[in-house]
Amino acid sequence: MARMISAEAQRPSRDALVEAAARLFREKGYERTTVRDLADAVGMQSGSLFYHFASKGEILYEVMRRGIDDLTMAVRLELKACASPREELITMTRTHLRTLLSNTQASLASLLYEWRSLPDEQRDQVVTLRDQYESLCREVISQAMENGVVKQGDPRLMVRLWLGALNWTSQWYNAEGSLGIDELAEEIVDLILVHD
Amino acid sequence: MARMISAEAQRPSRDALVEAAARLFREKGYERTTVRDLADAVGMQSGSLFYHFASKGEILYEVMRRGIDDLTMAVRLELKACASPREELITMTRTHLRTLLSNTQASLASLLYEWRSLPDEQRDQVVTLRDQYESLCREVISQAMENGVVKQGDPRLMVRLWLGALNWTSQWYNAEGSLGIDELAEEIVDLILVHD
DNA sequence: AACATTACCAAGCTAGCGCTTGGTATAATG
DNA sequence: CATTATACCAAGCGCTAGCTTGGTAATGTT
Repeated sequence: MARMISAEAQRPSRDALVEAAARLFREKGYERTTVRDLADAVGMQSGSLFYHFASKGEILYEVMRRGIDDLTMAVRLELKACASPREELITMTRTHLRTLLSNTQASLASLLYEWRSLPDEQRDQVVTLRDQYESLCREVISQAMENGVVKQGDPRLMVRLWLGALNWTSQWYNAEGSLGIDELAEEIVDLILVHD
Repeated sequence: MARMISAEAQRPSRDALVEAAARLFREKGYERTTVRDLADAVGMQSGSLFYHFASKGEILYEVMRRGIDDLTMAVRLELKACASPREELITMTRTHLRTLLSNTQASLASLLYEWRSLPDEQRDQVVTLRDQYESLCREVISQAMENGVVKQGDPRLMVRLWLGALNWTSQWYNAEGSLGIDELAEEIVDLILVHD
């Protein structure tokens, strides 16, 4: 259930570490999470982390990289099953929210708020991946615009507003509340779509 | 030019410190900014900060508090001059973006991304202020909905999507680019408004 | 059996962090 | 003029952070 999509290498304890790191980073933030916290979470000594990673920053990098990777692949996969631009838009939104807000995949949250902690060199790589994801979303939105599902305008701007609205949910969405993620996705799309 | 709105107490070096802190926190993040960085920025010894503040966390609190305070007051002020719900919406958006993206007032950025670094007790206070601001925006949006300027729906959800889209601009907006802040505000409103 | 590799532990180093303390020049007050 | 308050400096303390190092049990590999 946890790792369904990406076929990561067969390094169990390394994988577990990255997943634990993603959770801790989301809860406490990267800087406030110590290597000892990380080690405790997987039942290791703090020094042993550095057998798997050269630095704490590389752990963050790996968390982020998997975050967008998983998201991009998930959205790509779901889009294939869509018949209309409108369905594509809903699917994209739902998948994005699911990945962002799910309890099992916590990687994306770091991606949103921990840029400044990422080593310069590796940041460029993550930026590239993020840009690719944005392009993917932009295409969906462009299609929707051409078909009159979304109001005409600059797709580059629209996709950023869209992603902003979606990403901000991580600040207020409460999984214990009555509103499920899929319902939320539908309400959001309903709010923005041109009347039908 | 700097402090126009709020009549803060007459403590010049303390004020300068808070403003420098806001800038540094936005650039480097709170945790990666050291008290020595802060002291350097205002030409002090690091220990001297603690004559003005009990802890580094209190500096963050003050930065955040002023951030929402200034924003709330600025929006309230500008709204008074508005004649229509549509104008209110544009004005609110423009003022929010100006405050968020301006070079002189950097306080808001911390407000978005440094919650977890804020001491519990003071976080509650900031949350209250933030909720008040959200209420203010919600009223504007509700009015706009009733007047058919914005699509009907749950204003509580709409305001969060709206704020998410606006706040996300801090991640991609480039002041050196060709798009000015006020133009951006108008484009955003145009994209979301119901056709007129 | 001999060796090599993997995946760790136990112990600890050091740089830098937030913060304290004692002192002092300057300005305000009685 | 004496006292008190303000706004700092100089020095440094204690701790914790990320990271290193030397060793070793378990698991291949030849």
